Amino acid sequence: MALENMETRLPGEPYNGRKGRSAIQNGDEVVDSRFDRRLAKLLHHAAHIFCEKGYEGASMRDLSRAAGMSLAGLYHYFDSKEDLLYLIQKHTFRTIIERLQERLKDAKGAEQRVRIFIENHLEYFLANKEAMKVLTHEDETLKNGRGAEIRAIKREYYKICLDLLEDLRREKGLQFSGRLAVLGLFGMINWIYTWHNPRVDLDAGAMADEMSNLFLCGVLNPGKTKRKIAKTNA
Amino acid sequence: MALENMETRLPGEPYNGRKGRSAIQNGDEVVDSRFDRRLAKLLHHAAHIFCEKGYEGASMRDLSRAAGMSLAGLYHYFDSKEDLLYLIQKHTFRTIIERLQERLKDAKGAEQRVRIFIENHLEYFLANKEAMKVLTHEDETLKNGRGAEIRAIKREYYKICLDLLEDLRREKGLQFSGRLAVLGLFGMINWIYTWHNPRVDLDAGAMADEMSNLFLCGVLNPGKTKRKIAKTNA
DNA sequence: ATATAGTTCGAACGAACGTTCGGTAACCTT
DNA sequence: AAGGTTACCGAACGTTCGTTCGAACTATAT
Repeated sequence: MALENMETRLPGEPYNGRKGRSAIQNGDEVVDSRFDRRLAKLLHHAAHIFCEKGYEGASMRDLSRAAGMSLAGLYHYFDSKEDLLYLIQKHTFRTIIERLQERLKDAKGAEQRVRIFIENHLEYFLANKEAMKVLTHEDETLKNGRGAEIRAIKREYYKICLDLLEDLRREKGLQFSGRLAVLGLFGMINWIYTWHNPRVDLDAGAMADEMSNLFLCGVLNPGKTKRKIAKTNA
Repeated sequence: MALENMETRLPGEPYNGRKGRSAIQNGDEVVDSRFDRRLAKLLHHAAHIFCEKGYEGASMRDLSRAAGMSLAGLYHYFDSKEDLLYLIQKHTFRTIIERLQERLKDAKGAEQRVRIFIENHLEYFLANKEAMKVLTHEDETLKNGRGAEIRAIKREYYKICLDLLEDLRREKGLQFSGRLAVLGLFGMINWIYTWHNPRVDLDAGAMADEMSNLFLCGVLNPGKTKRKIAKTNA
């Protein structure tokens, strides 16, 4: 509860606080430097390794092998292994929220908005399975400052979903526990990383439809959907 | 795919294949020896540690501290850290399936049987949160023989649930994907370990009711329940 | 060409890891 | 009381871990 471990990096500090000149303001446009592009690739490799072996089970030597870079060289791009996980989680979470808000802008009707939430989540989820697994599977790994920051983003995302569901409840005059509904829904869609197989399962759009119907109507009143045609594969 | 790593212990071998004399056949009754009782306590402590720090993050020294036993002494009761995880997962899984089959014996009606599945899972889940978190969170950790055995039990459990749901579908003439329904349901109820707080959330019975209604009826047609009165706490 | 900043590396550090070994104490049977 | 099995421990083994340090290489700007 009291001051446990001081962080060497301020929690608000962006990707490249210390070294390399990162995103340079160039006129009106933000341009990625060499440093940023290399870091992004490292984060991608790291997500792959963390996904495969878990954060604790993965070693920096595994990453150096996967990235084709020396062990010491890695530390030019981040402060520590913990920082690496933090960067992956933060970027992933921020991106999914950003895309969601973009899509929600021009959407009317509470049910439609809930469906958009689910579709956005699943689409990003299935397109970035490794990073999303790291985000959900390692969600208690980070401690102190970095952990608190990620947990705050998570609460923000939770709150967005809760508000959507309570709008739906109000609009249709329903009765259900918002908390239970949100967490039940999150369970359904976050659990997917444990079983989804692109060769046998549906694609993101179709899966979003099915999950939405299951969540909204249950199994006893299936498929009252007026949705686009979903392509089935394999 | 080929012979990767030979296991020192045969996969079928029970708890105490090598050392100590375990469960002695005594007349008609099976009696736990000192060895078995001590091992059970160690498994409990280990589940606590694995739950808290994750399998890879937890050290045998952590366990020896928690169990009040020397590091070397632990190895009198199991072969390795991996074996320890295997024993926890196997015992937890076997117990939950055993209880389920007991309860399903005298249950009629497909819907009622699905509700029993959910209630059994949640009840055991919330009464053994730590072991169940280890079971679900570390479900890809074990490799080779031990991993294959646990995965086989998992498939068995999956199959039971799938059959229940397909009975329901047949009985009520519904249309839904069995696979998606099972995995959606598992997602809902397994995800609970990430958020359930006994001080603010419902108890197992009430939660099972809510989850059953959510799964069966969705949020749009809530609570068509003819269930026993659920006690609400705090 | 020279200076400066940005990148990369080999080698090594101390700490922590899972496991083993030989021995000692406790227990049970006779 | 003796003998044999079971339970437990201190100390150490060899390995791997995350991280650091100083030097070397490369690109850019003057």
